[in-house]
Amino acid sequence: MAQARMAARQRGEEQTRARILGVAAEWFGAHGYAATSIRDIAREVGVTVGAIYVHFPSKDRLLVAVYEEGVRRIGEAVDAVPATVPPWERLEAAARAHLDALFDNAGFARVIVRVIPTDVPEAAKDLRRLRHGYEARFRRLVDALDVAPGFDRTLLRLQLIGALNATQAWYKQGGGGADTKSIASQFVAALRTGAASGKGRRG
Amino acid sequence: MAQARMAARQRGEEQTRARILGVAAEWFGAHGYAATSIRDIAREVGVTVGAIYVHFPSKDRLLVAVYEEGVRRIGEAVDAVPATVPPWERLEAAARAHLDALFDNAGFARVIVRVIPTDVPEAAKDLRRLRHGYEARFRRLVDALDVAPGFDRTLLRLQLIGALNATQAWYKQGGGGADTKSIASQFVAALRTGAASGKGRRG
DNA sequence: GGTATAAGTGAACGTTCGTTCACTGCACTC
DNA sequence: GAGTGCAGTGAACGAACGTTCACTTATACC
Repeated sequence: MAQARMAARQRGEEQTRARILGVAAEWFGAHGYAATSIRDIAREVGVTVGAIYVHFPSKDRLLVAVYEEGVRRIGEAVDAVPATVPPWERLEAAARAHLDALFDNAGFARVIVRVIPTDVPEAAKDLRRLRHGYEARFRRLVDALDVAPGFDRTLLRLQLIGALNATQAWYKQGGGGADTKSIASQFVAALRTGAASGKGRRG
Repeated sequence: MAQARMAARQRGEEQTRARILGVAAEWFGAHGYAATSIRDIAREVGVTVGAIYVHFPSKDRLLVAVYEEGVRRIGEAVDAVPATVPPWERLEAAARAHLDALFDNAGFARVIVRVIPTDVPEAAKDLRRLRHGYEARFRRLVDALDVAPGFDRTLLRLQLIGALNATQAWYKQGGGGADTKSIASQFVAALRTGAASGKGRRG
């Protein structure tokens, strides 16, 4: 009985903390770090500003917590791709998982793309470390590819991740445009075999 | 004589206005719109905050003016590519011009990548119009390409621009890494003929 | 020389920012 | 049932924000 109440209470606590984290992710991802105030978050969660500081010591630590959760989620999605799939197909599946994480309604992944580490000097070191941990997954995926001589794998990786992250600026969910599957498919196909027709293949 | 003084005075005026514009471009591009204050700009220009408002009616109008100048500069750089060059080579040259504009010391072009129109509702309409005007150049460049059936030209354009703009997050000038020429070259080459070696070209 | 014009000053305005803190309410222990 | 511990409150803190305005200064015009 005592344990049950304790558990219920802890659940309640965690719910508030999780809700703060979720709202913070939405706002940091949609409007950026500087443009989001602690009061914006508190208002949307339905608590007072003081309640935020019960769970997080400062605004920048809240950001780090959001970043951490974002990296965890998007990393989980990319890791779910079976290792048995051939390299280029695996990269395509990872690209699609990355896109889907970027556009799920939670918005945790968006923060990683939107908030640049140097924007928040007090948290820059942590943010860089978290980013690096995630990008290592794509590094491994790209290392497994058969790449023609003359192509730099690092540039190839940055080209793909850059294009994927930039979708955030124009992609509209549910609109008449392409879905994440076809975007990932074409992006990887272009990098793999090229988009030029026979005439344009040699310059 | 009167005309000479008039000219000198106007030159002085324009110098202050131009300096405000330049510093604003640096700060908006490096730290974002919300994280840059009018006082930051005034301090670096060496004038008081009131002086800013002599030349620009509000912070968001200052942003629009910076955006306008940024679009003008990067557009000029891309337009300088000779029309006689074959389509894929022209795209590569434009990509390099885009990168160079992004990394010149002025930082006007950086603002266009960094500040998303929706971030500043009062200026969103103007910013979108200016962006659209610039992107139309790349649309024309991509329309001129020989593209294999099954590839969406719009996605192809967004993939290239996205990857180019994302370089801002990692590219370090003068470092040991690739220069803008080789980045543009590989990005376009990958999209044109693919990066896969013989083994990986068919899935 | 007197007057108009416009750049730039410096101080102030009301608001919002991140953060703090004494306090309340409630679930738990002994 | 007194005492402990912690989530959450509500008001306040000083600082910084965008913006305004009466004013000074310097030049151009008559």
